[in-house]
Amino acid sequence: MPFLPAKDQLDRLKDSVPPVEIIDEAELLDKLERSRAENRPLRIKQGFDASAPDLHIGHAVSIWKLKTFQELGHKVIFLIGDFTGMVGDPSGKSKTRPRLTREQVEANAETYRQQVFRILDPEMTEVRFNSEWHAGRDIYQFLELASHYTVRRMLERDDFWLRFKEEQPISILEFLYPLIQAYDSVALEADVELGGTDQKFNLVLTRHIQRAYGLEPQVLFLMPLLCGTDGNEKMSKSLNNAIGITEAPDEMYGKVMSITDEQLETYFRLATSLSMTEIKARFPCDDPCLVKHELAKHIVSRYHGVEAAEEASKRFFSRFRDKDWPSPKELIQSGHAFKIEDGFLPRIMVGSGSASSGSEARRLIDAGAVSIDGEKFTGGYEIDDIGKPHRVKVGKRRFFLIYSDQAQLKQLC
RNA sequence: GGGGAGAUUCCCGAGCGGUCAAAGGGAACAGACUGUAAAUCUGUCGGCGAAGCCUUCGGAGGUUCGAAUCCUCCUCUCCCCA
Repeated sequence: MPFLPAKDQLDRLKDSVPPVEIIDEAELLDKLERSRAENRPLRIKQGFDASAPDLHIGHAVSIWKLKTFQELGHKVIFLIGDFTGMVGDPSGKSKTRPRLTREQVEANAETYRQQVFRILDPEMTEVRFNSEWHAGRDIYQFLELASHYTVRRMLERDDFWLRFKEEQPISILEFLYPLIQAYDSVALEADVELGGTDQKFNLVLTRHIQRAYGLEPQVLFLMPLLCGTDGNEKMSKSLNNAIGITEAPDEMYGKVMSITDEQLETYFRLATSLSMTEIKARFPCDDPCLVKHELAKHIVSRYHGVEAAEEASKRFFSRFRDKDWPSPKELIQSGHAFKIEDGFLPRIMVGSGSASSGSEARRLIDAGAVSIDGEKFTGGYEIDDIGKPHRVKVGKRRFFLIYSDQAQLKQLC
C-alpha cells in the first residue's frame, strides 16, 4: 500500500482527537516524507506499565491515535514495561509497590493483548517487553546511560520538584526510571512516541537520550488526558473513576451517565470519533441528560457495537427511570442466581457479592437499602418464606435471585 | 558520622495513659430528591448469627489495673550539619 503524501497524513493525524502538542511538527513531516520516499513504515511507540493491565477509555484516547497511524500504513510498537514492573517502583509515598513476578507479568501482558486488540490491528502491531534489552545489561552500560543526564534537570520535573519542596521522599530509583524508560526508545529505534501530556517530561528526556546515542530523536505526540467520572482527577483505575474498555455494556453506559455535566463536551471530544463540527452542533445544550445518553451510546457502541449500545440504553431507562427489576430469567442467565440453605440475609448478601462482610450487610439492611420482590425489607435479618424464589435488590443496581431448590429454577425458565 | 522531627483505619490528617473502633476532610456505599449511577441534602463507613466479644494506630518486646498514647530495641521517611 503506497503512503499518502506527508501533508495529508499529518492532516489525518490532527483530525478527530488532535494531539495537544507535537514535538516537533516539522520533524514529523520530514520523517513522513522520507518514509514515503523509501516506502518504509515509521515505528510508532507507546509504553504501558506492566503492573496495571487494565486499559480504560482514557488510555484509549492515544490508542485510537495509534490506530490512525496503522491506517496510514505505519507500524505500532506496543511496549510493556515488564522490566520496570519487576524492579518495583517505590514511588507513591509510604508503600513500596510490590514487585511483579515473571508469571504476573506474563498474565498482565496477555490481558493487555486482549484489550488493546479491540482497537489495534494485530497484524500491524509489535508487542515488546523492555526486559528484552534491560535484563541483561551490565552496570557499565547502565552507568553510561546515567551519565547523560543531571540531577538538576531531573529535579525540573514537576512532581519531583513538588515532592522535593514538600519534603517527600524521592528514591534514587525513581530518578533512574525516566532514564531506563528513555532507553527503550533507543533500543526500539522509535520514530514517534505517543503519551499523555503528563508524560511530557519523560518523553522530552527520551529525545535527549536518543541523541546521546547517536540516533535521530523521535517525534512526540502529547495526547490530552481524559478526566475521570468524578470530574476532577485524571482517569485512573486506582482512583476508582475509570471506565474500562472491556467493561460490560451496561456498566460502561451507567458510568458514562455518572460523569458530571461539565465534562460532557470534553468526553465527546476525547472519547468519541465525532468531528468537531458535529460536537459543536450539540453545545451549549439545554438538556444535558439527553445529550449524555447520546454520549453513552456512542462510547458503548465504539467498544461493543451499535446493537449492544441500544440494548444497554433500553435497560438503563427501564432500570433507573421506570425502576423495573430484571426478570428472573435475566438474573439466572447473567449468573445472579444463588441457592440458599436458610433465610439469614446477611450471609446471603455476602454470598452473592452484594456486601463484603456480614457487618456491612447489616448496615445496608438497617439503612433500608434492601428490597425483596419489590418491597423494602424491614423484617430484621431473616427471610421467613424461603419455600419459593425471591428477587432481591441491594442499593440501586445490585439485583439477584435466591432459591432453595433446583426445581424452583426450572419453573422460572 | 552528628543533631532534630516523624510513621494512625482506603487516602489525607487529629489524638499524646482510661470517656478510643480512634475527631475532621476526601473517597466509597446507602437513603431522599431528580432529568441521571449529575447536582444537592441526610446517614453509614474494622470483624463476628451481634448479647457481648475479638482484631487494629510501622515491627518486636517492656512498664501499668489499663497503652495509639510512656520506655527499650529494630525498620522506614523527612530536615539541618558534615
